[in-house]
Amino acid sequence: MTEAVSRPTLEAVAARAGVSRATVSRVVNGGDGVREPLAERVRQAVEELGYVPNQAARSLVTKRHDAVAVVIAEPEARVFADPFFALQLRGISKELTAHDNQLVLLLTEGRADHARVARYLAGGHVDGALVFSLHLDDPLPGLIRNAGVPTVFGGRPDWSDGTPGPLYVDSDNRGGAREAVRHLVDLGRTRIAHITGALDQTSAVDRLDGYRDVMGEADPRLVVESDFTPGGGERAMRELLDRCPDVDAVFAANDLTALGALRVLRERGRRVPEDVAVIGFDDVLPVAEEADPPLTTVRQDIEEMGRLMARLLLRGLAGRARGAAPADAAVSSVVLPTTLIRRASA
Amino acid sequence: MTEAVSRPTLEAVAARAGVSRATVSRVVNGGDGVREPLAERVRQAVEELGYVPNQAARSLVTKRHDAVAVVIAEPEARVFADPFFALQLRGISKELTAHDNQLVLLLTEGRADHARVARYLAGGHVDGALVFSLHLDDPLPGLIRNAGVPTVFGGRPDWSDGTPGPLYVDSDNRGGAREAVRHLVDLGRTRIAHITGALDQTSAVDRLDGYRDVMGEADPRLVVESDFTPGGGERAMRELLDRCPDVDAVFAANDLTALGALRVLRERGRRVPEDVAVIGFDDVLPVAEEADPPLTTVRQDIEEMGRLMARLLLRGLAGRARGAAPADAAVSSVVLPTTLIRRASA
DNA sequence: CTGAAAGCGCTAACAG
DNA sequence: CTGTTAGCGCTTTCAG
Repeated sequence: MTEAVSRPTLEAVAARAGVSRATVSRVVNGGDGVREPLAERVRQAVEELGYVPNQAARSLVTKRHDAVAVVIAEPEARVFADPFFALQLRGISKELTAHDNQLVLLLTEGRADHARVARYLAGGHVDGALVFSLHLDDPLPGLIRNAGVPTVFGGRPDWSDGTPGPLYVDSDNRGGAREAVRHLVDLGRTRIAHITGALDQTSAVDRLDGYRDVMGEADPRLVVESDFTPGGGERAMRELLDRCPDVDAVFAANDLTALGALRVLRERGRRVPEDVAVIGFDDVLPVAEEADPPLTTVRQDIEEMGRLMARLLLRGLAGRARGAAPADAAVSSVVLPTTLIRRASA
Repeated sequence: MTEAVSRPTLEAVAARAGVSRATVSRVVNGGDGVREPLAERVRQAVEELGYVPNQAARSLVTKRHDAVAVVIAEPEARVFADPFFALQLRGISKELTAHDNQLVLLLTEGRADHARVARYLAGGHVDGALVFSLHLDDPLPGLIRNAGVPTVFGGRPDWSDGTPGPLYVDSDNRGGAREAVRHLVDLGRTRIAHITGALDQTSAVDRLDGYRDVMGEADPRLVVESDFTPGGGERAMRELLDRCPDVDAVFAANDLTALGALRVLRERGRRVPEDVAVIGFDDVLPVAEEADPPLTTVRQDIEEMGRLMARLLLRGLAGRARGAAPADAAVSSVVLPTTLIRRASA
């Protein structure tokens, strides 16, 4: 625990440079309107004194914080079971950093924390929020909307009431699912099953829709509901094999689910991909790559999603600062494309 | 992007309650020294107006921020390849939240970001920092020390110069490694190899030391250097099998490495654990659990590490606030115990 | 183009 | 116990 030293103030810099505080302030904030001989003197003084502006003082007058909250609601162990979260944060962090914004992380462990988060957001500590809304029935998005903070969601939120659509960034879950299933069809498979994700998340619903887009109503016994976990994948696969022993392909809602399915398939002596082809979703490493056999899967660019969320928010904030209409035409939700990654399992 | 509304100030609350700003301030900050009839009136006014203190204004005068920076240097893909990071953050977040502190996340992508982080820390935006120092030659810890911010490290930093030891929280890497290797010995194995982690990280060095503690100098060919990745594990395992075909056990520096080793073993037709027993380190899920066979491994309590780091820092800050000596006796580094988790691979 | 002056919202002596 | 009074360090009109 080192000793804290008091930092030099604007005043000190001004004194050293022989100018007024106002001039130093101008130079520090971009330096327009200060002529060259002076500006340079000021920069020098700043350098020599190691001056760093006091953000609190600045915020007090500007009412801006150059800080964005990232809210992650994660009752789900899932959020921590794959590196989603980390990649997303990395993308967000890069974009925020590039625009000199700080990232304030708000993790919630259930309802008890919701009030705290809402209060914090409403308290005007940050300029905006990036929110990951995992569940359809999650009250958090509503609370946040009430807090009146500019917000961008990660993953399409289920905003069932008639309010104007919130801003969000999502992967093309439906399109990706279609591509996966089509690939299985192209492989000549005819009994193609789907193990769904937790259907209280839009991503799971969208992937199921994508499956149905190409399979039509097919045999309903080929669809079994699960929960995005390896254990869930195992249970679902067992059920599937019991119900439809003739299944020859499985599109799993994510890689972890596929992992569980692979295990059951192996245990029941079905060869992959010869007897049953398997496709996952996410391309989470090292899971997909190290699976046996390595998993064919639908990749989404997680980091890019994070980056875009931040970009959208920042752009919106800038627009609003310039007095643009709240629903600025320059910002709108984004759906990112997915890519089918072919490995050995299908 | 909803509209921002200007929040009520202390002044407004004071007016409504018919008292002075000072009184409101007292009530809001714990309420000592305000008699009951008044205090209640103030609380009421706060409630009715939905008053939330302006943190910037408060910081400006108190010079405290109730915010802690978490610095994660991650040139390593590794940091994102396993959920370490997420669990650690969760532990930190829980502890910080319990003490009404905010978590400011600083991710770095290499040298270029170091200056930025140092500047931010030196700028006095946060009360302290939690730093994950991954590499022995990392200049970041030094920079941070210069910034003069109270800091706790995650993982024992390699502070080779003679400075008084920094505060840190770490797992008992050496003890855990010893336990793993002893287990292999107890299994009757005699040709026990070690695939190391990246030896520029103290955790890798400590695990190697633990291995040596029980194996003595053994056959040096049984130790092969690697890098904590599955690919590295594969290469190392191949080399090992070529050098010492009689190897009958492998202690891998982490689970990902073990995964690579398992793959090569399978490919070369060695049965696990019959021919070669394998132990990993970390117990990262789902990797360890879903491996084939499920991995026996040394578990460390990652989340607890995070929690402890935060606790140590906060305690130190509180101590210093009360005017305690910088190196308060109440805070000192902590090394957490590990547990051997037995599954099928050894 | 530059300086002087007026606060931003809050806490912390200091009186009363 | 409560109110008055100074600022914390910075930006921002407004004059010059």
